[in-house]
Amino acid sequence: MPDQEMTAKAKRDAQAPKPLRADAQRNRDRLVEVAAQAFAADGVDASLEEIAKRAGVGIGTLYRHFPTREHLVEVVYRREVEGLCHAAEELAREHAADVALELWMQRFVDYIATKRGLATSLRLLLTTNSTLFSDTSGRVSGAMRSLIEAAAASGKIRADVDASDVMHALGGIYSAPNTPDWRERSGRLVKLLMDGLRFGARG
Amino acid sequence: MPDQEMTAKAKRDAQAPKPLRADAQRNRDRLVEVAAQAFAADGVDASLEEIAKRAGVGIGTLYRHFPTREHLVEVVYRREVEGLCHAAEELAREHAADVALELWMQRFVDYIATKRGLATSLRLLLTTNSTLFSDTSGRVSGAMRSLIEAAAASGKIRADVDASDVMHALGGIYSAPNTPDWRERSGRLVKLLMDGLRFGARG
DNA sequence: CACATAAACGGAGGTGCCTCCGTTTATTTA
DNA sequence: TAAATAAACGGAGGCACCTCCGTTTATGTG
Repeated sequence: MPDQEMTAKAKRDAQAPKPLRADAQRNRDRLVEVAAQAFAADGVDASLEEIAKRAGVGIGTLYRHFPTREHLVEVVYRREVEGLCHAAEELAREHAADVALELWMQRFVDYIATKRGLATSLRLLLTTNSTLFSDTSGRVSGAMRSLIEAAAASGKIRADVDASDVMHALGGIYSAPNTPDWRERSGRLVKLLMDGLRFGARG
Repeated sequence: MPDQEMTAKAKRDAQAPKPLRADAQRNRDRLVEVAAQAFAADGVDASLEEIAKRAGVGIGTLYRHFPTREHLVEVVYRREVEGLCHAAEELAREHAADVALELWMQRFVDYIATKRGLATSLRLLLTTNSTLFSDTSGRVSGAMRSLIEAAAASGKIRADVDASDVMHALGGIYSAPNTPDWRERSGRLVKLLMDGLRFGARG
């Protein structure tokens, strides 16, 4: 067995378990996409068969990729977090620092909504997969931190607050039960908070 | 409406929600009994339809009494705890204090085994029903405490230990994974512990 | 390009879940 | 004891889960 070949294979095995076949990758992505919509619309108990059907694959394919419902939930949730963090970078690039922060916080509200929706299933995951929570909450608060620091540095918002203060202020969003007007209330909370942050800013 | 009647009904409503009809009570008891066996034998995922069948009732009856699997699990678990505590009293009555303690600890091993078996489902319950854990662990440690105090008072075991020391010593039982010889190991642990407790006793 | 083959697909089928409602029965009242 | 009725029963039916395996397909090789 040639050395080069051996090394390449060994490296693959070590970290990236599988270079998925093209069609498999397509189907997998499709499934996650559809599942995200389904969970958002119908809650975590959305029918897996329905998800498979809407993704245009057989139920067997779904189960091969995600052996349990929780696996699928986890992937969807991580994707949500990924999207949220990515949005932070994008908004920062395309808007003034304070606007970026505000838009991002609005999106954060959506994220919380998802999180609430998935909560029951996540609770199970959290007992099993204890890195999930620390991973994601670290990433999210990191994203927020950089938006706030940028906004403060640019003088668009006051400089005497820090990310954890703002996170704390957003805490109110968690606590509100699922009233139908929850989204609007949260939107107003974000605006209010932004007013406070802008008040007395340098620029 | 006569006063007496009113009072009787009010009292009932206040604490004992339902004086179950005789047949209903019988069926309910039967179900719990069978479920306990089934969970012990097949784990928490035992088929509910099978349980209903073995209890000689329709599946509808099972669901009327226990709207979710977790309800049933909880009742079975509480019954387990009840049995364990009751055994403590009985053993104390029928054996010398040190023997009672030893026999009870052997039975405690069985209880832990059940608890492990039900663990997955219990975890869900514990997030919902937060009194469950405090209720039961209080009752169990109370039972142990009285056995130990009685044994110490009678001079059958040394007096310089207390219940929480022993509980701590038994902690090892929790940690062992589900190896096939877990039961024997735990049995030996109990014996060993008893030897230690008897050593240097007064009587 | 044709072939080999490992990888992925998909859905039939068997099982369990749970609701719904017509039937049966324990208990109360006269 | 007989009739009235509230309570409980039970299982058919419909839906979702998940496994298993015969079929299809992407990809590497000559």
